[in-house]
Amino acid sequence: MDKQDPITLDALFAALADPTRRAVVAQLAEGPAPVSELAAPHDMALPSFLKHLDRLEKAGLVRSEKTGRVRVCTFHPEALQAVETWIDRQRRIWTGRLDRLDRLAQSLADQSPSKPPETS
Amino acid sequence: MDKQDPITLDALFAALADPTRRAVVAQLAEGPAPVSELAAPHDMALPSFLKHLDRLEKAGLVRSEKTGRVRVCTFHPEALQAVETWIDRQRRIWTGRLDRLDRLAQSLADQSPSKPPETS
DNA sequence: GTCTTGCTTATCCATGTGGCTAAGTATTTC
DNA sequence: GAAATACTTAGCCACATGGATAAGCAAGAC
Repeated sequence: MDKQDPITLDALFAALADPTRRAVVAQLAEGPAPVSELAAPHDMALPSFLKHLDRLEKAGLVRSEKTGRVRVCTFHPEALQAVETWIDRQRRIWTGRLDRLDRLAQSLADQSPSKPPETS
Repeated sequence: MDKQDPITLDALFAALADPTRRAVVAQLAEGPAPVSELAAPHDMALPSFLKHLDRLEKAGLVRSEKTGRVRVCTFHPEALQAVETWIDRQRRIWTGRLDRLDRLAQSLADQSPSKPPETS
C-alpha cells in the first residue's frame, strides 16, 4: 500500500517538462503547502491540476500527506540529484574529450612542423 | 531559413525525458557522429529515429550539418546550462529556507525557555 | 548510366497527456 | 444534522508522441 515508485530519469525529466509542474515545484521550494493553495495560481479545474501533482509525486519530487480533509505537499529536492548527476556526466565526457583534443593539438604544435606526431 | 528556435525549458526537459534521446546525447558527448552511426544501436526504423534527433535539435542540444549525403550531428552542452540553472535555483530556495528555519529554531533554543520568542 | 547508400517526406496508427465536467466522499463548521 | 470545504473518482475529448511502412531523392561508387 505504501508502494513507492523508483525514481527514474524518464519520470523526472517528463515531470519537469511542463510549466505548470515547474511552477508547483518553485512554489513548494518556498515551503510545504496544501493542494488548494498550490492550485490557486493555475487557471484550471482541480482534477486537471491534481494530475500534475500526481506526476510530481510519481517522479519523487513531491510527497504529500493528508490530515483531516487537507492534503499538504512537500518538496523533495533529493530527487533532482539524479538529474544533475546525469547532466554532469555528459558534460564531463564532452569536455574531457575536448581537453584531449586540445592536448593533442598542442603537442602537434610543439613539435617541429616537419616531424609527424608520436603516437606512443 | 536559418531559423533557430529559442531554447526553452519545456523543450529541453521533454527532449531528455526519453531514453533513446538520452542515449543519443550520451553517444554524441563522445564526439560528433553521422545519423546512421547514431541510429545503429537503436532498434527502430530510421524515420522514427530521425524524429528523436529532430527533438534534440529543436531543444538546442544537438546541431547537425549535411555534407554530401551524410548528416553529421554535434552535441551542444551549453543548452544544458538552462536546465542546471533552473534546478540550482529551486534547490537554493529550498535550502535557504531550511537554513532560516534552523537559525530560528536555534535562537528559540538560546532564549530562556520561559520567554516567548521576539518577533521583531 | 545504373546501383547503392544515406537520408527525407508522407502517411498512418496506438497510446499518452492535458484539459474538461459531473458526481462522490470525508471533514469541518454552524 | 445540514451545509460548506477540500479533495477524489470516473469518464470524456482533442491533440501530441513514439512507433511503423512506403516511396522519393541526391550523392557516390562502379
